[in-house]
Amino acid sequence: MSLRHALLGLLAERPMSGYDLTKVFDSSLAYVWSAKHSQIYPELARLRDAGLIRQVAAGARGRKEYAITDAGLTEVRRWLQETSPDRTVRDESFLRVFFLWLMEPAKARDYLRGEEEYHRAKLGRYEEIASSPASEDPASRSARITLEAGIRHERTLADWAAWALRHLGGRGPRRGVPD
Amino acid sequence: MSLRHALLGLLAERPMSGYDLTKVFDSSLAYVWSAKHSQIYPELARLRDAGLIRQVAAGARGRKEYAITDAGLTEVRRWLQETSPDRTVRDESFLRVFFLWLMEPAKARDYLRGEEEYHRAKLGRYEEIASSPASEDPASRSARITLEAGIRHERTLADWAAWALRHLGGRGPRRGVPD
DNA sequence: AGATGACATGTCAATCCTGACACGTCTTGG
DNA sequence: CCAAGACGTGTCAGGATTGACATGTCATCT
Repeated sequence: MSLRHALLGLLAERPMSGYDLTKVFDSSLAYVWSAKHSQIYPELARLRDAGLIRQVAAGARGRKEYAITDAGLTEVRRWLQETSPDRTVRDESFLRVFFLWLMEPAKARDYLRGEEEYHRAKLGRYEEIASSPASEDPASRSARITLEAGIRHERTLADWAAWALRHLGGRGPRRGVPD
Repeated sequence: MSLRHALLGLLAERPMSGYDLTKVFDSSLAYVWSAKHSQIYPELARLRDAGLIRQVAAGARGRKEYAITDAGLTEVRRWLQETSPDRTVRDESFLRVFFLWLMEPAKARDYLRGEEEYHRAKLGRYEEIASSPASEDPASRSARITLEAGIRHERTLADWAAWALRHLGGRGPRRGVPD
């Protein structure tokens, strides 16, 4: 149940509304965890009922701002320090690579080219974020460390896609070309 | 609905039973996609009813071997060539890094050390697999390309964890140390 | 002969997650 | 003034996934 803890962790930084949280999942947290508002609002209600967060403000258009409680802070720290991460992987783009041999060679190359392009573009966006001025508060520093993982990840996969393309060869397998 | 296509893709290589498929998800496909037998058996029944696979043999202990049909092969190819991968990310270990600032500094360093160790160990296992003799059939070549992504991924994350540890510094943030 | 463990298939309740539906407000630009 | 778009919260049906339960077979070792 990581969504629960993701919400607690985000609210540990500052009070936010469900709408704010939805935008965080769509932007800075998109590389790490995703959730739609239809999942977030009910979960906020459950966290509120459990006393882990509480509503601290009401704004225009029915806006409800929530803050983490002491119990919530204790719970997110317990989760961080006493449980191990779930390592389950589900990556559809790799699944497709596993089945590359089922594709027509030209389509397979198209796919890998698309992968390189995708990761190269993402890398560019991440590098831009990393090069822009950032705060030095602890949360921002953690976000920067996470972003660094994203940058290295995207660079690695873009390079890998280029390697895979060379590995496949121009027209079926070819040998003698160094990696 | 990627499980459906994962099963079709695996059965495109050779006929297998639900038990065989479960083992594949637990071993060679674990880095790419995961599924339990409780999800696999019902999905095989649905694929059979849809005519995308058919039972080709019955073995001891109620074993049922399935093979892909022409319709199934058409469907998996259609999926590969006409649809785009779902890029949704949910990585709990990164989520925890995002919240590193909530941990006691010593615990945060423990976590990153654990991450480096985990990825380094996984890298070792993948490299061992990569160095052992492999077949040259198309499916094995695709698997090798996928494995290469895994190797580079694990190496990148192990190195990143080491970098993050240095970035945090021995006792709170420290500057002037090159990356 | 009996125990152990791999082999083998299945169901089911509960939870997670998505996409669609539903409703209403505030601000800004034409 | 009004349209568009952002702001804002919520529900619900259906599919995906898990973990527990359930059942039985076959080979191997002691």
